[in-house]
Amino acid sequence: MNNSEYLPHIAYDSVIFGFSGEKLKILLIEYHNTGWLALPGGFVKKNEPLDEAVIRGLRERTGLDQVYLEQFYTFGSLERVRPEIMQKILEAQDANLPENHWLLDRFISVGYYALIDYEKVEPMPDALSDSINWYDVDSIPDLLFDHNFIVQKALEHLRTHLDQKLLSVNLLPERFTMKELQQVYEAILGENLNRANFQRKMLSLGILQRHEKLFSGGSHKAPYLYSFKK
Amino acid sequence: MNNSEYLPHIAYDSVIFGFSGEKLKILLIEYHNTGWLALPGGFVKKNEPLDEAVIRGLRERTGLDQVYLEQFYTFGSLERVRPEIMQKILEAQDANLPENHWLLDRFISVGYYALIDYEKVEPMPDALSDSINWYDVDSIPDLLFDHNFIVQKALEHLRTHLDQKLLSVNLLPERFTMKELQQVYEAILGENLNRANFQRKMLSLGILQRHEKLFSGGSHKAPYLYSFKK
DNA sequence: TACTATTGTTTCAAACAGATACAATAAATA
DNA sequence: TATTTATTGTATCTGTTTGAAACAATAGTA
Repeated sequence: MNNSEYLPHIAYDSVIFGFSGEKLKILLIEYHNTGWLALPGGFVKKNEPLDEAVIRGLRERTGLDQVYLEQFYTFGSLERVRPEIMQKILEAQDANLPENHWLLDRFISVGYYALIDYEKVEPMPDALSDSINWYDVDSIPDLLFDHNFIVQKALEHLRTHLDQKLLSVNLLPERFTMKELQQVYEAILGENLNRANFQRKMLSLGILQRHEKLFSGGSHKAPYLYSFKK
Repeated sequence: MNNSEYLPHIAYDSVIFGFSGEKLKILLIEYHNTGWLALPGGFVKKNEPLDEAVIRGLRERTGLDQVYLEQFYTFGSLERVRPEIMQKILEAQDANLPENHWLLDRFISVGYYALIDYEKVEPMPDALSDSINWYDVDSIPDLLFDHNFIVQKALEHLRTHLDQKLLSVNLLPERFTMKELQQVYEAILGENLNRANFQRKMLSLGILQRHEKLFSGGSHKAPYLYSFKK
């Protein structure tokens, strides 16, 4: 990580959503030797499109390439500037990182969220962080800087755009049952939905392709599998 | 305008909407001696919140202080980097500006839109521009850089958030008729609305305060004046 | 007093949404 | 094989919202 390689004062933070089958989760990193949690983020190379930088960071952390990405807000307040915290993070690093005082500068950060298939991912920590793990969105711990606020903004955006954009596509495998689809909606919205009405609404949208039934072995009627029409 | 005073590589562009009583309009500036049109924009001081910078720019250009401002997207592609155009703009300037090659750098720009009362404003050009004028949103000429795209994105955002946020407040005088309110909606949405249904919907929201009638002299029933409840 | 243009309200039907009930069915069990 | 259970798919009933049109009120003009 070299000062001259990146645009100064500009960063991005990614809220990476995944669906465990039951709960909506996000990825958080933990900085070396501090126990401090934060959103995975990164910087933009001088000759790199902003979107590209975020995709690159996502690929490095998740190995995924084709993910749904949405920019939702840019954070530029002065309260988010906390050089003393960044200083401590750098101090807690091993010595193998160059002394980057440019990290102590003020940064304006562009917020993105990604929706990925939880199952397909083996999250990987980066040079600055010990670990990267999934956390339930309904019990996010205290995060560094303004990252709790950023998560909240991402969730709001996701919720209000849930219907318009068929975002659930990206959180489920290719084929899924109506129940699984409903669980995605419930996890994102944070509320329970009426099963019959949900099914009626989804079918009336005309976006679902019905496939064969899924026999799970349970002693009850087998659900159909669906996919999103291409 | 001094290099060291501002954050490098970071700019903002403002789409300033006004309502003429009939049409939705935006403010565009024309650069000295070029005839080139662009959105009014600016830069962020090193110790200034991003929002504050935009408010400052708006105050300088419109004299208005309390305006509705909304951040809608951040533009960070490489296509928007056009140093040769910026070079020509600077060349067309009078010599009283210092040679700012920092303006030729790549900029990531945060898009904001403002909603202001068209009547209350006497737009003022800045140091770089000859003039600043209103243009109908449904016939925006070719603009510099990616500014046509930025306007389009602003309009989309405005349209999709029109209902949720009572944005029309900011485009009308304190008191207005139901017809004027409907005209704001129609100008923003770009479509005609049914009068009776519009009135029913607005009244049912419970956000309007009804005042005295407005006698305009026309030979017909006089409309009530309304204001938004505080 | 009739006429005109515009505004406020009502009405009717169609579409939609919430809640519940009913029907179908895959497997376990008696 | 018949019965039971859990779950899924669909239908029904109700109340609400929405679109289109009609009706009623009224400020000025002829």
